[in-house]
Amino acid sequence: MPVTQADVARRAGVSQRTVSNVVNKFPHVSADVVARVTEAIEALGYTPSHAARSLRLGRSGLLQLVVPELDVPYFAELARGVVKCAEERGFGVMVRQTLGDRERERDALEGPAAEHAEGTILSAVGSIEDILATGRGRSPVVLIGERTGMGLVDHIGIDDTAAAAEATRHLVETGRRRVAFIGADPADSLRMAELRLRGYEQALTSAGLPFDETLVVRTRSYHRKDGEEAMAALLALGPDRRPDGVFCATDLLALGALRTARTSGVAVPTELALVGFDGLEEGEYSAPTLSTVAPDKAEIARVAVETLLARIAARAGVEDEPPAQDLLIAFDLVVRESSRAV
Amino acid sequence: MPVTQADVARRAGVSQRTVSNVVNKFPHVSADVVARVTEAIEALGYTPSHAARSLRLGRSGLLQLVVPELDVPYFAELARGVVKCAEERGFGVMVRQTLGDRERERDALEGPAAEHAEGTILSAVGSIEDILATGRGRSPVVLIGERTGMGLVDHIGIDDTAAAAEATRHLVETGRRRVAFIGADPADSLRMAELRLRGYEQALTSAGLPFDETLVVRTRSYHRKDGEEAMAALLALGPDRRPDGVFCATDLLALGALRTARTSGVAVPTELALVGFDGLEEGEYSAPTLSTVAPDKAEIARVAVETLLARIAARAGVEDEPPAQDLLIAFDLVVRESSRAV
DNA sequence: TTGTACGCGTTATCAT
DNA sequence: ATGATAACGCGTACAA
Repeated sequence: MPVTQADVARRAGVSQRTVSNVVNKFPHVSADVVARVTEAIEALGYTPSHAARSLRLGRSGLLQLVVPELDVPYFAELARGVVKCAEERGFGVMVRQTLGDRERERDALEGPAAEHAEGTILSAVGSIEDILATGRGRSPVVLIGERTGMGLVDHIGIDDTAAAAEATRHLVETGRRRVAFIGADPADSLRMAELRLRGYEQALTSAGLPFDETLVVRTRSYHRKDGEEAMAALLALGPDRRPDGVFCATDLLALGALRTARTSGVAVPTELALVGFDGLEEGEYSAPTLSTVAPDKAEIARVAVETLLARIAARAGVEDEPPAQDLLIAFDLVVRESSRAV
Repeated sequence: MPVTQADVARRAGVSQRTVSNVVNKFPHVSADVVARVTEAIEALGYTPSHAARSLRLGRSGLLQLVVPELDVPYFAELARGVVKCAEERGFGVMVRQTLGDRERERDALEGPAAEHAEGTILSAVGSIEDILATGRGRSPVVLIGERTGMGLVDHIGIDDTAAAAEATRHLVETGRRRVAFIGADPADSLRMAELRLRGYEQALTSAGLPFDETLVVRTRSYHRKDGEEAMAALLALGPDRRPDGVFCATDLLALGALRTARTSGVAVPTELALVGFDGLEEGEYSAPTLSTVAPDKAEIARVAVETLLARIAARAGVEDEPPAQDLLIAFDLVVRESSRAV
């Protein structure tokens, strides 16, 4: 059923080797042979077999992108950038979704897919030290996000702690004195926003403000609903113990918090200032618009793809591999209505 | 470098055939042989070669998902569902992004990737009659969204016209008399929201209201910014010619329109009612919350994957293929604050 | 129950 | 410049 190079060769009256040469644009082929072969390809509707080519070449032309949830805007933007950048370089992208499940993360790195793809870009939620440790000889992995590569694998991210500190400092500088944090996570579970929590604490301390545990709300996840509930918990502290500013570890959390503020009749930013993290477009359209720490997501994606491709190339060559890198990408504190000075 | 079945066989003291049997869980293998082979696999770190297997089997285990933009929430949700469902059935998903470019759509369907994947789920923006027409013998395609398959390929979607009519009727029933439409598109370009515009028009006519061309704003695309600009254009019509209700072809357009209303001091829903389309979670959190036509997106994704898999199976078998189907999925009109009766 | 041998469609080496 | 031929790693018909 499928038409092969041999079929094309027969019709064009040449050998299969010549067809391969034409397909791969080998330089030394006479013009009329090219024409005959091209005609035969058209006529027969020949398409190269990706499987055969990968088997022969040992390269699949595929990268793997592993994220928790594709429909979380931050990951969606990341995916956009990765797919775009990979396509420009002639690579396809297999997307996998872990739904926050460590087992799925493991499978993505150790299962057959990891071998099928030439490399993996992973936005991990769980701790992965063990996985990476066993990963010797596997196809290369580039980490994106908060989890660092610990010298084992390349990592692309921003300085989460510095960014969180800057956001918190901004809240303090606009006159807030009781600044809360939403987004840390229950003790022994995923330590998602650990670095951001640390930055928050540092900024507070630098400003001579107390670090108040009651103002740190741990959430199971980073969705709008979690922010909504966390904010409700903060408001339940009562008028005098309530925060007058909140730094949220993600924009989605902040948008949820914003909703609770609205439904509770708490005015933003006059009674309560809010800053998120991620730089989502949604925050430009919320009411009030949302202040946020905006990482250069397109750049993160671009650098991740390039780093992965570089490592693939290095591994293909005989040269010994360069050591794993931690690359920091720029971010911006974007001040909007939700944290204007009062 | 890569370890093959032959390597494993040598170490386990069996033939390659036996290794293959163990890997594929062939029923009739003695227990101790299984143990020896398994041990050898572990020790050597053997991983099956996906390339060799696809070549041999003629199946890659990959589906292709083609969408305009991964970070548009509607497509992100679709991608989530497709990837989830495909994974459950043992298929990987290659994601491609057309960025609205017809050339890229064509390439996704006719390029090598189309052959690599066993089938394609396509959310097309351009007209694709020509592409589908030439697609005889290619791997199967399932269409998602507004563009129908015209009997050539399977199509999964909702009844866009009925849904748009229901949304418009709802606006009329809450007392709006000048109902506008945002989202049609410039004449000869993509006819993105054609069906939804038709439903809008039908509902107006049924209600005995005039179809006023000045209340139809055509947008280049379906993003927040387009909605923002379109709404500004509507408000510029002046106090007496302005609409008192707007049906937007997507939620993103509606959220943009909402922003313009807010910055222009137009009260929603009292002065202006708004209904979107897509059922995005973002609309549950906007201020005011957004009424919307919500298709069952998870179901669309699920049915799309199943339909594609069924067609792949049918094509593999000798049976002649069943005719292409148009499958309609349920939708819901979700009324929220933006269109409450005044 | 297991071993032998062949072919899937390509690319690449060796000749010519 | 092009033709014959050998791998690439795996699944399976056939044989034992």
